[in-house]
Amino acid sequence: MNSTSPVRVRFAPSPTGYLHVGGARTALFNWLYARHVGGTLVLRIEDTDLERSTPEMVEGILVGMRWLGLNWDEGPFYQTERMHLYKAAAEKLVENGHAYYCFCTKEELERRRQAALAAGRPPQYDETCRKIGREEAHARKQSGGACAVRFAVPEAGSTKFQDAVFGEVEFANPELEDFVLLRSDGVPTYHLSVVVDDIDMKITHILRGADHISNTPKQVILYQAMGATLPVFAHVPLILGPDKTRLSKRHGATSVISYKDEGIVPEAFRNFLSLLGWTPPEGTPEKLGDEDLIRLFSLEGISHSNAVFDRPKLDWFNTEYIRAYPADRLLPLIEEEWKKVGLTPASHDAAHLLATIELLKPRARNLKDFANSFRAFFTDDYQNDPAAAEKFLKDVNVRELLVELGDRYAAATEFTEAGTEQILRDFAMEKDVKAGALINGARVALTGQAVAPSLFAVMVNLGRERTIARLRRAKEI
RNA sequence: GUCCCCGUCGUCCAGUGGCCUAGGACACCGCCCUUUCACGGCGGUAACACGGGUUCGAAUCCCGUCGGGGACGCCA
Repeated sequence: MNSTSPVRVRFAPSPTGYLHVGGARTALFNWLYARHVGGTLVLRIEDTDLERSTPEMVEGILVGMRWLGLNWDEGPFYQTERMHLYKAAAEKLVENGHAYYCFCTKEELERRRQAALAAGRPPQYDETCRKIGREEAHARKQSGGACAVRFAVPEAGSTKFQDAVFGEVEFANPELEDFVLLRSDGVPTYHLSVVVDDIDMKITHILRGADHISNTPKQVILYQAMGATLPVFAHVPLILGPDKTRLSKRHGATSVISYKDEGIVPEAFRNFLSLLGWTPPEGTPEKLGDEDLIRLFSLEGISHSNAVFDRPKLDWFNTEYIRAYPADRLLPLIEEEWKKVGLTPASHDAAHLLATIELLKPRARNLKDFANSFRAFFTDDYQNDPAAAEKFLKDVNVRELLVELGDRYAAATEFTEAGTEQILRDFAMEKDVKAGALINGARVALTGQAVAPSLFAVMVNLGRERTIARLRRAKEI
């Protein structure tokens, strides 16, 4: 898909934290929209918070986006490398009379804010410096007075904008305070830098979290003061934790990479995330691959209310995707899991490995299963699950019979699913025990688990040698 | 406190005045399949926040109440 559409969107994270679920969803929606309309996705790093931004966080965000498969067309651009643009814009605004120098100190401001709060007044800037005359302000600045630049918000009237998801939103101007454009150290604040950059980068659509909705009027008046045309705003409802409060570290606001670490497949995560705040047209199934998502995505489908992050549903998507993935696509992901737990597969025969994965994947819920509960399929270095042994191997008689069964297999002429089953059933008949008891016991003896694929498929997969060896060891379990 | 947004099953949504005795998905509970566990099949529990209007008719429109969320920084 080439960039034939004039649509330009951006993802503009602040590297003061990891790429968390909310940020990832915003990135995903921007990506989906850009790809849907054949537009351009710009990546911009909003690192104007010099104290809290770090290169590690930038890297973390990029890693997260790559894991999610969200590629961008331009950038990453760093705001700290574009300081001159913001400074120039601020000066121009002062010249125009849209902004003024503010000499109030941080401490003073904080004191007044507390006083206002205590008196039950809105904690807004009291506009002390707005009253200073132009000449005086310049003189004070000239003589070395540290000052910030504030925007002079119109005293009356209101500011409204059309939001692509919420419709018309209006704020009374007196509700808006004279916000800071440039700090006294010359570094721009968020409001200035986003607007300057969005104008400069010709952004046509701004899709971002609904927590920005009350910032929007300030930015709208900035656009107007700069004589630029407004982009389309589309505010996306927020993602909440299970307790319906804002997603916190406790329930998922950690880095999206933690989901990779937990064995979630990126496509499952993407599908799950896309449905948090967006719905495809009626009648479409919920399991949607990238192509479907891109084809179906629209601003109209974005919902108005906040969504709760529902982990069980993510897990469901994960099993769906693992089951649908071909084994060769799963193998590299599984190898990463093996590495994490120090598992070296006994066999390096690729065909056998793939066949084993194929056998196992219908009952995998997570990539980690291949390194944990399915461990016995890949290595002889595994532990028996005590609960499984307790359940199916408690009976000494069964354990002894399993050893004997091992001998039968050693003597057998062929080793196929049908053959192994026949031998076991004949053996059970001969010993007058239920075949089920031997089957269940053998499963534990062979896999260390109470849960596994069909026993005879397991035997064939393990091979005659291993099957016999593990059966003969049944007595010691 | 002020402003903004939102309010359908436990969760994500469908629903834009009659098709709704409200539909789907996840979760949950039964039953079937079965050597275990999944899968699959069948069935079930479960919601229009409340109160007023408007209308022949309201989940859908209006008002209020309540509830939830967000924003009020020289953070983004």
